[in-house]
Amino acid sequence: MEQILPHLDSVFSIDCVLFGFDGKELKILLIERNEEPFKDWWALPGNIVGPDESLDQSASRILYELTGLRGIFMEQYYAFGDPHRHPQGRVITLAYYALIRLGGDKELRPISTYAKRANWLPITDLPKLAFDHQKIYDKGLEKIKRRIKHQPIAFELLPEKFTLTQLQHVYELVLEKKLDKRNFRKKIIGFGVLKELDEKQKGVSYRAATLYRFDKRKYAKLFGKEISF
Amino acid sequence: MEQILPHLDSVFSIDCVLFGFDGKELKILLIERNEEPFKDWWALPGNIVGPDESLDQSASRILYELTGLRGIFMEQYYAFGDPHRHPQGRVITLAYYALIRLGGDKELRPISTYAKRANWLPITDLPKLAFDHQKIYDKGLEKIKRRIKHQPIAFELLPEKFTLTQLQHVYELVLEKKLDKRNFRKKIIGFGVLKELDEKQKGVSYRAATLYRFDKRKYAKLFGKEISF
DNA sequence: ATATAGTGTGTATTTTTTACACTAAGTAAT
DNA sequence: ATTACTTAGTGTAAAAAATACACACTATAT
Repeated sequence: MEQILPHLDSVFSIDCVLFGFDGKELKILLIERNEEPFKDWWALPGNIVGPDESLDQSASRILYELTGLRGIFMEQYYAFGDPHRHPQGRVITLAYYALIRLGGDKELRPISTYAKRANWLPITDLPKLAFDHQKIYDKGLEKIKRRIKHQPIAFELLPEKFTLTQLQHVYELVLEKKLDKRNFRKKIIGFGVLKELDEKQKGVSYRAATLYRFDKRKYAKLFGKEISF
Repeated sequence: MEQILPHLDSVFSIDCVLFGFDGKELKILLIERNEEPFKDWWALPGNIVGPDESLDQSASRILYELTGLRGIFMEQYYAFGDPHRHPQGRVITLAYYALIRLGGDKELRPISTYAKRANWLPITDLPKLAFDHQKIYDKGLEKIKRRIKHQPIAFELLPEKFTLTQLQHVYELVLEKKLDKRNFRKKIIGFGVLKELDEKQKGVSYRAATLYRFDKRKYAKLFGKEISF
């Protein structure tokens, strides 16, 4: 980082914390940088906002370029603009988080053109991050912890059909605490946004659980109203 | 707005919704624009972020230039970046809200150099706003409604010493609903962030109410924990 | 002294949250 | 077919929190 780098006069970028859930762990997608500064460091995926893109569009594009996915739930959560956060000049960045179901049908293989490689890494064991990305990540995790308590976003991390145990598992991972099974079910069913299906889980070597689907119409009614975990 | 205006290539600005409370009403500070575009329209105060300013610093500066106040509680809440939100070019703006006690000792006379005039206008009767400022304001109000429910920020709108009735009044105005006096007191005192003073309200033509002060130390402990109204 | 206007207080009821443990169902191995 | 194993699925009692509700007190103004 001692070498001479071009100076960026003033740039506006977006950085994304892509949370993925594979049924077991919460992971985020990180890229290994191929350029100075912070060459060989892991970093959050991000890019400069294009002249004709809205902010949400830009975030979606970054996600698409990296994962090939569209239509993913994303939300901006904080702008980071310390004058010295980027060694090459003034870069103000807006952070987004996304919630992604991993490993359903096809393996989600990140395609990255602008980095050495990209990997889904479990949040319990993250490497040191470039720039102020640790701070950005921390704030992102904090954000989804709050959000999941008050709005039904946990579904975004699950396949279309899921069991109540899987759903509970997501809550436990994000909130970092154990929940009581009976109370959890009482509460989540009480919200009335789940539709019980006539279908059972398959391929498990024990009693198969009932599958549920998330009911978008009821969800729309609930949205805005405060729920609480 | 049909005249030829200089084109802004790409600008990053901050706009502020300054909420003020004068003991009776919630108001916001608006400026009347003196320049195209939107000449003579009312707008939220805002400015371009300087090259060596952090975002918070920039917001504080805008507030200071307009009101002469420092040390006011401000928080960023949303970035607006529609490519066409500004007719002269790409202007991405980060919105802040601030909470200000009005009309205590001295009248708060806004000083505005870059506008025809500035005024505190009651939120119940706002004029049409320039650009997408109505949207920015709406989202700001929504934000403080949520915030006041979960974190003790209502104090920021009140003088240092205040009565419980005044505090309740703030909650009622922001949440736009009536609250029960006894239950309100039970709850707010239960949080343990208020210190009862040996002092009474003055200058009222009825039984004077006990004054309270906000206890910063206890507040610090509570902060982060979720409270709920 | 009287009228006025807001202060300050307690309890019973309902609702919500929490804590807690066993049987049922399906699979796998023998 | 029996058994062992693993997770699914269910109810109730106790505690805590939220709500609904009304009147006596006190300072001031006339």
